Amino acid sequence: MRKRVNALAEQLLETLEEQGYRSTSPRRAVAQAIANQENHFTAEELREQLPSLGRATIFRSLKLLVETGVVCRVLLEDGNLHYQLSHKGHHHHLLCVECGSSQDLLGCDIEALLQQTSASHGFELSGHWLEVYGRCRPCTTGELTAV
Amino acid sequence: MRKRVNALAEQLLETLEEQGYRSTSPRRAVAQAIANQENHFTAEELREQLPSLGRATIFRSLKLLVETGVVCRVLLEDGNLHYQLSHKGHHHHLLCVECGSSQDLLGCDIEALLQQTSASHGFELSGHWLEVYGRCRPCTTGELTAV
DNA sequence: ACTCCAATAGATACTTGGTCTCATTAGCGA
DNA sequence: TCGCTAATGAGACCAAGTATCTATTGGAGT
Repeated sequence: MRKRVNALAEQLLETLEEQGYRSTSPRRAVAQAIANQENHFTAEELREQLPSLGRATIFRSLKLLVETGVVCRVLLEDGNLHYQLSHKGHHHHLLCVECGSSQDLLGCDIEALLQQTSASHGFELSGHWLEVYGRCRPCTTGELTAV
Repeated sequence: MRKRVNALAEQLLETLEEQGYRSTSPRRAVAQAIANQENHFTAEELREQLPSLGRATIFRSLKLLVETGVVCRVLLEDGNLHYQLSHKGHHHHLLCVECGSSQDLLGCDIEALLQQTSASHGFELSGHWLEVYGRCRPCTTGELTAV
């Protein structure tokens, strides 16, 4: 378990290094902390877990990770943006309005539909942002969510 | 033209009154300013146009209008939220990445598709947020956009 | 192993978007 | 037109993020 987490953190760092960024100790700490997150998180939450790092450093690292695609931003229903580990590549999120957890929505083929609809508005599609809200299985069946 | 704008502003106020909110002079000013916007806008832009109103008042009015559904929020590609007149009811936006204009996306029937996909993830759908980015017709054809 | 310097970090001020508090004002129903 | 309550405005506060500036450090080159 611990092994896997560290492996994930290393993966984040490697991605940065591939882009020519240095592997510094603050970045390692941020990567590790992100790898430990169970769900989406805010910069502030990260900061609480890394009190020894400067605030700006955390924001800078997050920004880098978002840019390199290993972390993505999730739009909560209330308009707040959180961060989350990303499976690189385009995907969407299913956000549970009850427990707040999120899972990735794979195999959602809305591109074609959007392409068509946009075209009918004379619009040349270049991208989209989709978040889906609802209740996850554990919440609908009344199961306890492990914390 | 001016008539139409005022009519729109009045409509906004009426909606508030229907909900039991008072028709006050600051609210009239905000409604008028919103009716005059050509595109999505920020609270700050509104404030510049209404220097005599308190900042909190503008935010409070905006919040009310969003809650009553006559104004909606648009998510820009960079994650910023702007405000925009809404045609009540659920709809999406086509945002031009070139000129920044937005148009409403009507007749986009993604509900069914989402319903299906979410269900396959054991997810009970309750809502979604979709923004579409691309280039509007004037921008693709190289027409000048009227300012 | 040592040097060097651009990249990075940390501190902190600033910015932006928004909420809270509280004393004052003004809609509007009786 | 009175009186009550909702609403306003000023300004403090808050949250998320960026900018600036000086000190530190990773790691390429030797």
